[in-house]
Amino acid sequence: MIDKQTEILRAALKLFVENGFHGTPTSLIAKEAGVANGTLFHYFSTKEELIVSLYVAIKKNLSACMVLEEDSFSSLKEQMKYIYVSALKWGIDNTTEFRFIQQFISSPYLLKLAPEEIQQKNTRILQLFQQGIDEKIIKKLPIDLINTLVNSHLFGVSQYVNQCQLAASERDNIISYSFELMWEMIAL
Amino acid sequence: MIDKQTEILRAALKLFVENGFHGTPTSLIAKEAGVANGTLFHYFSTKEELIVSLYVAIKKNLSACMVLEEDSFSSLKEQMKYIYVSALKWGIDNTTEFRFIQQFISSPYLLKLAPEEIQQKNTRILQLFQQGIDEKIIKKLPIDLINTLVNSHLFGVSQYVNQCQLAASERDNIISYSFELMWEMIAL
DNA sequence: GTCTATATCTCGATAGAC
DNA sequence: GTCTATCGAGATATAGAC
Repeated sequence: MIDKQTEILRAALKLFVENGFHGTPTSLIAKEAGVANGTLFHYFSTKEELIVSLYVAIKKNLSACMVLEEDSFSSLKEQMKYIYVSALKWGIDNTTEFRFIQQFISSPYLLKLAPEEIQQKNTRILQLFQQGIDEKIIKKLPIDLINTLVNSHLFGVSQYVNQCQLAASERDNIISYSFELMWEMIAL
Repeated sequence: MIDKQTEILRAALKLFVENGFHGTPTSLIAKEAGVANGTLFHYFSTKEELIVSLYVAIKKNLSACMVLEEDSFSSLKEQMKYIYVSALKWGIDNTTEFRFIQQFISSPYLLKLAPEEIQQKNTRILQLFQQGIDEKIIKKLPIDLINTLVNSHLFGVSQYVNQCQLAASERDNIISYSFELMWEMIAL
């Protein structure tokens, strides 16, 4: 065990996804993490703080995977595909984290986050949408709508792929093809 | 008050969406419903049964809105649009129910449902997808994938419209237009 | 069927030794 | 920082009168 705090977060993630926030007492989290009950409250002053911290940590992790290399000379579509595929692969390779996010954002804990935390940090993708509209590549729609549609799309595909347990090659096919489906939806 | 059982369900829906399953004690539900604590447990033997019953009731309600009149001579696309629009309007006019469904299916309570309950009753829409594929109107993809994509799409649009608080005419525009977006995605 | 009253239990959080 | 021990609050569910 490298770090008890990390270990607590790991245990909490696993148990919350299995049993929900309600169904997971802090005592069980401590046990699963291999630490004492009191130790948990040394790192997180309340259960709620633990839940919210976990969300922030996971979201940070996801954002890190969606960074585009600067000075990229590829086309707008290729840039978007890169980000899309990164996000999708993350959702597929991190099923538990993915399910946690889903659970969290559908719960009232979402409102405990500072509004600035909720708002999309990753404005790079929003910039790309705007650029696409300006260059008449993407349909002229409200940016927020496009963003919502693309996010839902990603959610749907992740869910489908996670359910199906496909082989790696088949999986990559779907990922790639699903981008084209999404693209046909938003492209002019 | 017509029916205490209905009143309990109504109160539970409101409070669960506001405070989550965890944050809503049965005592509060009883109070909000205007009945005694014991009465709640007369109708629902456990809190969990109440939660699951509420989901089933709401799902039934939604399904009822998605029925297509028989003997419809309209085209496949028009039939699908009718169902799509009905579902979307339901999600927009019943924000609370919509949020409850979202919360429920992201929670571990989903697993408490009998598998047959989870599975899509409304196979009419699945039949339409299959028919569309056979007639080479819709892309040849796994039915489950199409279904997942359309569902996510509906979710996304509902969420967007609910957030934006649009005027009625604007709202209808988006509903109609979003169908076309979805159609471009799945149509050949 | 509906109520009041309450039993029983578990959980979140704290206190204090080490 | 980490542990053990425990308090007090509040939860679900029941018992029993009406």
